[in-house]
Amino acid sequence: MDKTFEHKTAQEKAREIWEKGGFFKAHANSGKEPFTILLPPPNASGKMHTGNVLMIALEDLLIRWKRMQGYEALWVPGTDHAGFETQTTFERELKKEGKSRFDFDRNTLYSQIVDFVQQNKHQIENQIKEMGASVDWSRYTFTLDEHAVNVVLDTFEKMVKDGLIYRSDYVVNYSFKWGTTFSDAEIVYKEQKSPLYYIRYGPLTVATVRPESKLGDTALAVNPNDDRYKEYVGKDIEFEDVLGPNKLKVIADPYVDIEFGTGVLKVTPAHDKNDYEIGLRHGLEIRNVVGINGRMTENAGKYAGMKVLEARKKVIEDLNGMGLIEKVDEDYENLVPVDYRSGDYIEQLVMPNWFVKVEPLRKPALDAVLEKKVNIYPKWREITYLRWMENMRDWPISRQIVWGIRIPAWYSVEENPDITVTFLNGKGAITSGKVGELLGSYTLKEIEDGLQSLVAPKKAVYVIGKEKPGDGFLPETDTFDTWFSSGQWPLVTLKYPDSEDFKYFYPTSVLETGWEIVTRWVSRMIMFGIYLTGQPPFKDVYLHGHIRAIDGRKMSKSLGNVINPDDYIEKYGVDALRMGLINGTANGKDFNFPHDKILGYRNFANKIWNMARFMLIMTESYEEETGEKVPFFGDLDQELLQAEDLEIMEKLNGLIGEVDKNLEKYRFADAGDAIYHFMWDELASGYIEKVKGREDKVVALCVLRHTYVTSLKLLHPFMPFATEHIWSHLPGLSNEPLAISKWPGDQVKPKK
RNA sequence: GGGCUUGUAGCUCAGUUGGUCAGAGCGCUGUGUUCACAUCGCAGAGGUCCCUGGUUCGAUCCCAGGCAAGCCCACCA
Repeated sequence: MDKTFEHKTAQEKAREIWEKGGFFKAHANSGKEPFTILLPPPNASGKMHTGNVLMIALEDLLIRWKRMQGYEALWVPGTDHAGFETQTTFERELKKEGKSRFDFDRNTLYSQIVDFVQQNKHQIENQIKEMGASVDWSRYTFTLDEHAVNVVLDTFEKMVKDGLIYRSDYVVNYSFKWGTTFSDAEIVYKEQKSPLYYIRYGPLTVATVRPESKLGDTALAVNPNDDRYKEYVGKDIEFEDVLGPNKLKVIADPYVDIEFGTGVLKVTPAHDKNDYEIGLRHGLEIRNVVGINGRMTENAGKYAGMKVLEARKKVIEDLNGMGLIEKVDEDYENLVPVDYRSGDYIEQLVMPNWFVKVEPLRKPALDAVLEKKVNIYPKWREITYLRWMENMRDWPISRQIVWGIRIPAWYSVEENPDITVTFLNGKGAITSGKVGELLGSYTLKEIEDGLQSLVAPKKAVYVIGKEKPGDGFLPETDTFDTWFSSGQWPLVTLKYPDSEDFKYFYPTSVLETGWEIVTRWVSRMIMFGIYLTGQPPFKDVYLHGHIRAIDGRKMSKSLGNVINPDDYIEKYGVDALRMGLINGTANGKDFNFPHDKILGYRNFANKIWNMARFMLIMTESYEEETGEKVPFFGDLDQELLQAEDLEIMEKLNGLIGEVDKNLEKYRFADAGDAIYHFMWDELASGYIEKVKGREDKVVALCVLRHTYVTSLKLLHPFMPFATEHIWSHLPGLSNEPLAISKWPGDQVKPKK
């Protein structure tokens, strides 16, 4: 053995041992008690970040521990198509070539992204391997694999039959630049100075930063407790407006802030989320004045066709001309929604979207946690889940992007002539309009072949099916929200409904993931799991903390403080990085990237390496001198043990119990720390020093080997490479690798 | 505005039912190269456990209030 530990060699050798043996392939018929973890799928075209490293370290720790305990341990790897993110990345690539997604029809664009992902997919897969993740690659799943897509489509079809799916108007965050909607999670608010206009509505005055949206007003609202306006509530007011005489009802709603502006709010349900809510409460008309092309609609009368900002300017001009602007507050600062990546302005628009009726799904998923069928660790995170589930609203599941699973709906052209289609015609020019009218100039096949997107009216008639129902149909072009498919990840990976895997491994044991997706992902998986199988998809949920940068701030490209795990792997090794991160995350709280700890565990790897060297050197020289073998602990006459031998044995037994107990409670750092201190302080600094002076060397060497090898096993799930590599140097133990050796603590009983 | 979390040695943090609980790693100071390891050993310095009250025989740990920090959700038109 070399004098110093080489992490690169260890990683190479250990991986070789594991890959050759195929030890991580699980069997659905072994008779062993199953223990299952599903890897939260990283973005297929992405790169490993520190969060992924922590996730893999923790899950590998759990799965290796359970495997050694005698469970049928299954860890399913996979990757996610990451709809919007991937499409955005791809479009950035297109832009470099001077192209955009509008240069292609939907199918062509889709297959190009398929190629793009295929080219980039290996990176993350290799990185997962490099991490030493003991996953079962034979069950590798990509969210767009055929069987995965089929599960999702079947679920959707069932939900349609069960009346859980409907189409409705919805205020979406729409980017004209990207031509798609954004989820709330993708929006940030930017502070900016916007002039606040005080506009007269007859006897009342309203303050707004968006005068053009007044064209879509369908009421005025005041707070029910506002004494100034009591007399108007419930009455119509008539006044001169930019489009001629106008009439609006005054309603009372507690949403209205008495203090803001004049205390009177103009309600524009089509272009503001809150106004939309008010509209629902009071049954107001939704008057759409901005179209998905970013221009004013016919409802805007003489402003129709203008871009939003143009229209705003013109409306202000006209209002001024009519003397309807009371004053302008130029110093007003407000928050405007922008795309969190590009910073582009987001418009709120009402569009027909697909929805999941959440109520029937929500309650059982809430109860599952309340009734402890699903346990969330750490406990204090549970409230996030409970509160979300208590207040969950219907879930819009359609996204206006190409990259994803297409909603399997088909529209008969004959029955729905009002469908708006956008397509590339035979000459490659973008053409848009109502399909009923376009069919005069184009064949349906032309439209279908060049189809980019389609907007069906809310009341459109549709057929659900994986295959096109026949001639005369156009496909829905919206895709599912990524969470709709990843929410079925446990069903998809285990091949629901009738595979051996599903029967054996469902429900899974523990879901390990970051806390930030409790609401988006965990909640959906529980809902789908119960809906389809009657059982939640996992028993425990462990939520790890976020890793912040070394400076204590969130990692972000703009701050330039992003940590690339590869640098640490290169310098200190995978084991040190894993152990450092595990030890940083004590109880699921966020933590700063623990640079010093990683260094410390690199040293630790070297320490245990040298302990092995010492042991081997001593044993060898003893055996050469005396010509007799040092016996294994089981063969040793226990009468020969000295006080210090009994003491170290007792401490070792204590350690085993402590490790199991802490891991059982997901207290990873406590377990790791205990092993670290036992090996370094008790074994290396304590016992080994005594061995050097022992008369009965054979007894001491025997005890040393036993305690060392046992603690090596305990350490293996934490630092798999170093321990496996050292193990391979220890003669006479067993021919099997450490990874599948027997755990020192309790073994699980076989499944009946 | 609603919620969660944190405030312990120079730094990053442990401290699991209130009584050797004042700790670890790194850093720092001094020191050591005889047969595992300088990615090491030995010795050492250091803290009003955020502040103020309360409960208790006793509180870093429980309660109330305050101060400070981070994050999540909602987003005053």
